[in-house]
Amino acid sequence: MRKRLYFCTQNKKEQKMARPTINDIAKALNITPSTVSRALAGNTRVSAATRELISRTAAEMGYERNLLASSLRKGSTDTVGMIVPRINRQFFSNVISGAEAILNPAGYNLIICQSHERQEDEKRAIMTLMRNQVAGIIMSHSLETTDSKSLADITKSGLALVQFDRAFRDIEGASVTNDNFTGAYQATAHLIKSGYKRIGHLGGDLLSNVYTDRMEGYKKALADNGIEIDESIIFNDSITRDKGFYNMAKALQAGCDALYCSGDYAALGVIEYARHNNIDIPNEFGVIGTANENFAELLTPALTTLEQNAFDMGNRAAQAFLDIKQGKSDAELKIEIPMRLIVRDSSRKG
Amino acid sequence: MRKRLYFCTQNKKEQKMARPTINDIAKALNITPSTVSRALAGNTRVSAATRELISRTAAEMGYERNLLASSLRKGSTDTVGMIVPRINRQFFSNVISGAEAILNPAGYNLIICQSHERQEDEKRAIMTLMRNQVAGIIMSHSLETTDSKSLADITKSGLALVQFDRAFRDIEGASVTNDNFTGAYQATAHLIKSGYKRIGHLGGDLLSNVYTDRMEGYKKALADNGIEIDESIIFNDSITRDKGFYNMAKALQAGCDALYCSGDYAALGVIEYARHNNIDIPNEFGVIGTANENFAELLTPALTTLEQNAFDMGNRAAQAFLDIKQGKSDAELKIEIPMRLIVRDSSRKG
DNA sequence: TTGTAAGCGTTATCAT
DNA sequence: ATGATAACGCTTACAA
Repeated sequence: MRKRLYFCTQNKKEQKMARPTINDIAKALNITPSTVSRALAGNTRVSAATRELISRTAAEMGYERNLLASSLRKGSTDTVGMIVPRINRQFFSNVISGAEAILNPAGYNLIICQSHERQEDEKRAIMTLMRNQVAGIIMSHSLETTDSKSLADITKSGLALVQFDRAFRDIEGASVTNDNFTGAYQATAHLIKSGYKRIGHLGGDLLSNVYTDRMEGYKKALADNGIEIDESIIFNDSITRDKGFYNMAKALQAGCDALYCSGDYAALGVIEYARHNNIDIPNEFGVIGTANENFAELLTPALTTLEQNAFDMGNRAAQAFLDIKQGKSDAELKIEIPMRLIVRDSSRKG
Repeated sequence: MRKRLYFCTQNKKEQKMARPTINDIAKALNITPSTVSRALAGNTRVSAATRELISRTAAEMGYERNLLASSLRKGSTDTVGMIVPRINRQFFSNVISGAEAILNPAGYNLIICQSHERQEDEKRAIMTLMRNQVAGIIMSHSLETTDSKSLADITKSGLALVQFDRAFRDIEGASVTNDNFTGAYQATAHLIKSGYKRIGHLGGDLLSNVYTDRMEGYKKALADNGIEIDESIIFNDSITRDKGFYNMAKALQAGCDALYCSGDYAALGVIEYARHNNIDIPNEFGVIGTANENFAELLTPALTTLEQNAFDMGNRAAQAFLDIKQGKSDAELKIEIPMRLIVRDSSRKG
């Protein structure tokens, strides 16, 4: 009593009261902490009356359960870690939103880390998450990450792992990817049908499943239409705006009249090069991107592109995590989402 | 010994060993947990030899400190909570990156929540973060949040609070905002100098400091140039693309020949309306946005806009958090960042 | 229905 | 320089 009084008459700085614990509630009501704990957990083995009393007092005292203590004791947290290359890309931030939309209602919350496309940062992120005892990790690996070793450590230590978009195939655990092969196939086939004759490809780093699959889809579409594959008009580079601009010049030199690009930023570079050189898109030259970034429809001409299903992918990745927790086997959890071709002006030949 | 052997010869499912603790390390080396703890903490009062031995053994055993236990004991975490309305807006995700760039090197990591512009979600996020015992909260409140009550709870419970962009002025703690008043002033003055005669304003919700300040800046620029303020051409609405389109029609009816918009999406709507109605921007009509979204420079015509300093704002918000931890007084931590007008085609009159 | 007591993995305060 | 011990706030057998 004395102590409490003292405590409440401190000067302004100390007036911020320490957070009340279940012990404080117990003392205030002359019961034991265990009863309080049970009541607050909604346990049935507490009389309705005391349960009501306890939760009222808890609210009055401004009690908030200390998740640190709770999780330590229970040996598990309700936190899921998410690692993305960059948070400021539409695609990744929408995947995050999609995952959150499933996980929050399920009682989990998300801690998000960026790898900045660097393996070093990615490793650090994994360690951080593991130290924070997350219940699982949902991630898309950095482009710098070429071996799956650090990902293997995750499952080895018993954590649920869900890979999305970029996924190592030799890793146990769930994965949710786009059907990049079929998407690229459709895009390329569309260019062929539109009447373009010499169709090149701006691809990304071939160490990633995403870009190899798209290149394969591109090649298959050509092959199925009896067009010979010409490696000299396949440009595997980073798919930035600058590189798009740069490689468009080379594609023109090589006689291309269309490009399927593995990213909208590269396609943007292509369009800008064409604009600077008075090349008419789509009449003289056709271009298709990938991702449906928010600017794609705003360009002149509007960019034909492949929808990357970001929000849906987040949904499914989160659901896969929940499924793992339910004990579903990994084998059932290799998910592929179809991509949708959004036809706009940049590929509509005269 | 027997137990351990048993443990290591389980079948595949159970082979995932429980994480080693400092007790395991201590047992393995025949020393006490306290020494291990001290050594791993880099405490000097452990002989260099044992310290070396311990850290090697820890690495070998794959030890990772349990942050739950550590934080519980220490009474504080190295986690900072961040609440943003939406993660998939360039502005907010760049603020997050900016904050991360300061906090990670300082040994903190971030847990990010979205309010989806809803007060309900925001309250839940605050509770979640407090339950997770974060060291502080960096946030920009939702548009739905009109009273500062739940924010006051944060500081009241002793947590460091940094508001950014949207900030209640009556709240103790730090804040980092743009100088919206001066920014809007500059934008409007630029339109006047460019020769536009009847300049309207598409503003946002006046319950937010951001939009009131911009409107005031707009008004002051008119007043300083001897132009009468006409409330009938000030449209305070949500600053979406659709509303921009819609209000552009009204602005034209009211005889406007230019608009300063409190957001790039609204300005986009304006441009689209003009395009549909064959109105020549910038010759017949001038438009300026706010935020410098990534599409702004890509539009035709390219959009003049105000740079919102997202990354820098994140940097400063994080630094303000660290300053609070260092005991700096709140009074020094009310920061305003100047906005820069980026002049592009949409405001360059013939 | 409620109380007792042990323990989750650390760290801090004593000793030695 | 190292060890013994208590405590952080919570949950959960087990007992009553």
